[in-house]
Amino acid sequence: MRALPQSYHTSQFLNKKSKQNVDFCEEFVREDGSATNLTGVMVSNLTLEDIAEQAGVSRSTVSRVVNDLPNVSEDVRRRVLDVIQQTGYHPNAAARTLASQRSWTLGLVLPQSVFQFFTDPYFPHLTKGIAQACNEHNYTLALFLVSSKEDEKKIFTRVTRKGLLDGVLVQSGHHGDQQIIGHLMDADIPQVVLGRPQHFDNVTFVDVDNVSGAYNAAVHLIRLGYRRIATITGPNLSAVGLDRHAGFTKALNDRGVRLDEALVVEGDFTESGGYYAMQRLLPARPEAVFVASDLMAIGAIRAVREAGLSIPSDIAFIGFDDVPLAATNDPPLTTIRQPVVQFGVRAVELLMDLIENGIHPPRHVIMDTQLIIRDSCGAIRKDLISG
Amino acid sequence: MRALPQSYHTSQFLNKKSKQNVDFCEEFVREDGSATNLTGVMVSNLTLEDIAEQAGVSRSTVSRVVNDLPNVSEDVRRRVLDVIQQTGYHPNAAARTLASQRSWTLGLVLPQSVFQFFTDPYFPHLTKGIAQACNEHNYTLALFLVSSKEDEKKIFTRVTRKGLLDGVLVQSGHHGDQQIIGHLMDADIPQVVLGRPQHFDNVTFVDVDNVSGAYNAAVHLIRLGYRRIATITGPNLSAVGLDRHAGFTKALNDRGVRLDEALVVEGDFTESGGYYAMQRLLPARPEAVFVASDLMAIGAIRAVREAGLSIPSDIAFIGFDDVPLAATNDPPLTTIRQPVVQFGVRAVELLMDLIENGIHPPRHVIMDTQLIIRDSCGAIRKDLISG
DNA sequence: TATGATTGTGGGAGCGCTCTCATGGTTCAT
DNA sequence: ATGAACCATGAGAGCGCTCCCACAATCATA
Repeated sequence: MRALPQSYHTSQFLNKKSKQNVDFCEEFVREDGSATNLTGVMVSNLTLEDIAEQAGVSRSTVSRVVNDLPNVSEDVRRRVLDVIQQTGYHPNAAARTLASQRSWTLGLVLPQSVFQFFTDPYFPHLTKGIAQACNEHNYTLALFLVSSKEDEKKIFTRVTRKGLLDGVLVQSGHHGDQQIIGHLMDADIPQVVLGRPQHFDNVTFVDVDNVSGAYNAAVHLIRLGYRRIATITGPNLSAVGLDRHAGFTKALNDRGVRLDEALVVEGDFTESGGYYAMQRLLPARPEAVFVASDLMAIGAIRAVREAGLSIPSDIAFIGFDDVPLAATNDPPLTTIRQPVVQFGVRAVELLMDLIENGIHPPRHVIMDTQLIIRDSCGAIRKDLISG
Repeated sequence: MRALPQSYHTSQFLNKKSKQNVDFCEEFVREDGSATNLTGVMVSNLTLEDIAEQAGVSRSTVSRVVNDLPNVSEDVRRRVLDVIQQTGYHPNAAARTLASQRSWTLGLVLPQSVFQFFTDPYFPHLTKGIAQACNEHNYTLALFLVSSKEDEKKIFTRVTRKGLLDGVLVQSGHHGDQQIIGHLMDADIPQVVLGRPQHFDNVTFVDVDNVSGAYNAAVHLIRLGYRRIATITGPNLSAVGLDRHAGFTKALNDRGVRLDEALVVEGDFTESGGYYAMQRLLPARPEAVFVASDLMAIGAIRAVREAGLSIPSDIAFIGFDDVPLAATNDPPLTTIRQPVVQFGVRAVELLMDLIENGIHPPRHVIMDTQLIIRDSCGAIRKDLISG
């Protein structure tokens, strides 16, 4: 067995710095410009000026080299670069931000209504896409997860503060959860909303075409011959929930399929939400269910199994999102794929454009979804029968 | 059906700002101090000085009010506060950071080896805990997801830059993925490592007791009477993987249970990794399997089901993490619970202490795990038999 | 050779705060 | 009455950059 470090046990706590300690730790500056400050933290206080002096040039020239600007002769550039290398100089981000009025930092705000289902694979996935896009363009990403009403206040003031963020991505959440958008407009901070916002149309947003996605899902079920088609919707307070519900309803209307009100149940985008919604749905004996998220679909399937029924032979399912779990679920889940990563990338690009080129009439970008046919809808069985 | 906004279709793209546009947008300053700059973005350029003037006091006094410092008379404080309210003044974060040498921002770095399984519910969960702790202490959280080697370089320079972060949380990743820790030490930036780092013992870290957690899991299986006990480990390149493997091995040794090498397979912490690992394990006919993560356990169970066997009667399972899915899995997963949120909170607290009180000998905090008994281990069945 | 454009370099004025120190007024024990 | 201590306030010097402008040196053009 691999040896563990000696200190491999809890609570090796040490002295908080005592008064005496502070008295003892006088400021002490070394020749190389580094210093030990009063708190005892070593700081390499190198500035542009220090580098300039050591390279025998001016501050301005060093700045040009650091920022890779033209009008610096090759040998000077090389000399400065050498000094920077040797000293391990890093330009100070705050000073740069203050002088240039650009922080190269974007904020991502997830409202309280999203906090609870942040563990839905959709969000980490989205975050990945956004983070990747930020890296590509040399932006830093600041994450604001609103976990409570108190958080919200703090976060609002932090986000609207000048000099911290160049722009903000706001996840559209529930109905009552969108003041942040207004706050940002008041503070004139560039923003892009992720998902259609409900109370603002004068703001740029990116969304997937939830209506047509749901529409296609429902049509798919109708084509497969199902007639008693149910849906577990997202929260009626959210735009996503409403749009997917709308698309579903429209498909049934367009195809002349009767929509029984008992076949519509509201979920909350959680696994257990899907489970309980399905339990309420079971007495109505649906043949097929369109569930507004994969995670809820997984919960719903659990409920069906518990009732001793099987999928898709007794009840067919189609989800929404195409999270990684959908493919490996038992049975593999037919679903509507969202271009999650592309979605994040597009949002970041729009935001960057807003930052660089200033205000323009708000843009609304809607991205397409894709029907992914797997086993849970019974398409394969039906194919065998009809083909 | 709910009416959709008129603009509800794809690609309403608008003019990139033309040359003409730029010429037209001359600088224009209003009386209230706000201005429309060349890029057309409205900026409320209010400064401390502006507020001071309007309130008839000095910059210093306004600063005291804003920062809630003592030595300001009540009526002056009120007057300043009024002006701030009316004007919607927000102090500039960059200026404050530059002057005070504190950014009130923490970084969270997830190395490349973690990027791929960032969608494992463990990480969003951890992120939530960290974000919450940051909010509580009025810190902003910057997220650095390393998605490629090129990203890594960019992120390293960004993270080690002074004036952006007061401190950094680094997720311990694979063996070859820990240079960032060294970089941060070189740059003298306070850091706390999440999980035991492999190449540094002079750094503060928080970890869960993976060894004893795995030990307890294995002991549980032994107590239930299983003897052919297999394990799907985490990557041998990671400390978590090694520690959980170590604890497992130790338990078997301590209890005199023979460990067949054919019963040890390396996984990669993904669902499909668990699936393939289990397929390799099946021919060795294990009675029970300890899987180093819940997500892998879910994959492994899928493989067992596909082979026509059932859980726990044919093969018993125990996972690690206790992600939300574990409880709702079919069958519900017996697992080792990590105090994820508490873990994040503790890490943030340690980091804050490091920032405020300066360097001290590194601390190593190890948190306890908890065995959560559900159905997949067969404990219930065994109880019926033996009880 | 005179003239202007172009390039490399340095100087200086901020960016909007914090923080130390000076100042004058008040309170209170001696 | 005297000075020590304590407040409330303001002035000023940075924090470490960027960016504009001045200037000299070089180059192309007439």
